[in-house]
Formats: sequence, C-alpha cells, structure tokens
Amino acid sequence: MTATPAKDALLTIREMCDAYDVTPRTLRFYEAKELLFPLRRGTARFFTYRDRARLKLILRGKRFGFSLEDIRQLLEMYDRDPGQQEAQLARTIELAQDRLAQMERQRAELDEAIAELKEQMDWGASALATLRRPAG
Amino acid sequence: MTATPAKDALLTIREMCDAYDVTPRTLRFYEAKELLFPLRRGTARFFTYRDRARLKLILRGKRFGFSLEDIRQLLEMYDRDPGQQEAQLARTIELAQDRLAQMERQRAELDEAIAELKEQMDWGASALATLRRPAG
DNA sequence: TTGCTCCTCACGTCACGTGAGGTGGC
DNA sequence: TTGCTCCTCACGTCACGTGAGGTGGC
Repeated sequence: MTATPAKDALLTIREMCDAYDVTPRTLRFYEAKELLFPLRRGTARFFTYRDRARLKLILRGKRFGFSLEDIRQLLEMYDRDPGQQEAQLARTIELAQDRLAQMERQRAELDEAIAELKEQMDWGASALATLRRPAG
Repeated sequence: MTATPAKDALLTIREMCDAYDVTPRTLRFYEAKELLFPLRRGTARFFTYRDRARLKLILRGKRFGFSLEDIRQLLEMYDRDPGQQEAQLARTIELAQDRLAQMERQRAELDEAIAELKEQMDWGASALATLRRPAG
C-alpha cells in the first residue's frame, strides 16, 4: 500500500526507482538527456512532482515506441509555450497517428512470425517423432 | 523474374544484397561474426550456396527474435556434428518454445499499447474539437 | 584515363548495463 | 569507525549505419 507521494514531496533516486520500476542508471540517463531535472543538494538528486509527472509521460511514450528524443521534444514543446495548446495537440495527434500505423505494421509482422514459428515447430516435432520411432 | 541462382553459382556482395534485401554492411558484419564464410578472390567476396542457405536461416532466426549469437550457435551445432540430429532438433525445439512464449508476451504488450494509444488519441481528438469550438 | 564496384578501418547510434573508484551523512 | 546510499567517469552491449580513404578490373 505505497501511497502516492504528496505533491510537494521530494523523492530520492531509490524511491523513484521503486515507485516507477526503473533503474538509477535510467533516471540519471534521462537527466543527462534533459528529460528530467531533479533538484540537487550537493551531488544528491531529489525528484519533484514535475519530474514524476514527466517520468510517467516518458514511460508512456516509450510504450508507444517513441524515441527519447521524440519524447523530449514533445515535453519541451508543451512546457515552453503553454499558449499554443491547440497547435501542439494537433501536432501530437499527427505524430501519434504515424506511431499507431507503425505499431500495427509491427503487430502484423509479429503475428506472421508467430505463425511461422509455430509451423516450424510442428514440422520439427513430427520430424523428431519420426527420428525417435525405431526404423521399421 | 530473377531466377534462383544455380547451386554452384558464386554471388557478389551486390547480388546477395539484391537477392535477400540486406545491405553490404550487414553481410560483412555477419562474416565478421562468423555467420557467413564467403570465398575470397583477392579481397573481393563470393558467396556460395552454403552462404545463401545460411543467410536464409539467419534472416528467419531474426524474425523469430533470436540474437545473432544464438543463431551462430545453432548453425554451428548443426554443421559441426551432423550425427546428433535428434538431440539437436530437440534442443532447437526447446529454444523455439522459449522464443514463442516471449513473442506472445510481446504481442500482448503491443496489443495493450495499441489500445492505450488509440484511447489517448480519442481523448486528444475530442479535446481538440472542444478547443476549436468557439467558446459559447 | 575515367567509372564502377569493391574493400578496410573506425567512429557513431540508441538506451541503457556494468564495474571502478570515491564522497557524505546517519 | 563502519555501513549504506549516493555519486561520477567511462567502457561495454547489440546490430548495424555512415563516412573516409584506398584498390582492382572492365
């Protein structure tokens, strides 16, 4: 029962890892790539509510197959000029359509590959049965 | 109507690329990784029937998600001791089962991601419609 | 002599994994 | 003083892509 941290809570890197199921290396990598901007106290990182919101979006974007650079640009767009909502949303939907098309192509290929592999396995299984059946 | 080359034909790298839809870099890379063993005349490569058969298996293996190293080991196993047919086939089927399970998990994730993306797009589309509807 | 195709380094890409070696605060 | 957690390089991984610069045979 880990409660959602309060909005003003600051999470250590370990707490972030546990909450979002990522590694420390991943969080440091996202910071280096300017996707996250944790506070620093000395060298230690503290992740804000904003970082947590961004991380959720990053992970969602990854599920959709966007590259980290794509995601960075989308996030940047949204928080650089929050005025352009409409144009930004339209642009995002456009990118999403491309991604959707790619994902569906990928699924078709995966379906084919699965069917092909099953076929090969059936073939192999009967070949194996024949090998094992004593010659006669 | 490109006919299948004769069994004793030797293909140049370009002919291989055209026949199997791969790049020269890919063929050189597979050779460096000991998956292919083209003949050499001077520095030039000539791909034999055996290379063509192996390449087909490599590409099939890749569709199934095997790593090049996995594929190398399978190919090596089969042509190092062609006596052990039964044990090898059994081993191959075992590996194939693991791969099949992973591919099915992958498909499930892909299906979820596609559904999630569509949902987001619907949400976005109606948000966009609202933004575009003059306030009233 | 000019093109064309081939070649060999060797660094770049993407998203991190994986040590090595060192610091800070309870 | 000892642990624990955190840190910063920096090289490794996987399957190639991408020049740079050079050779060979029609």
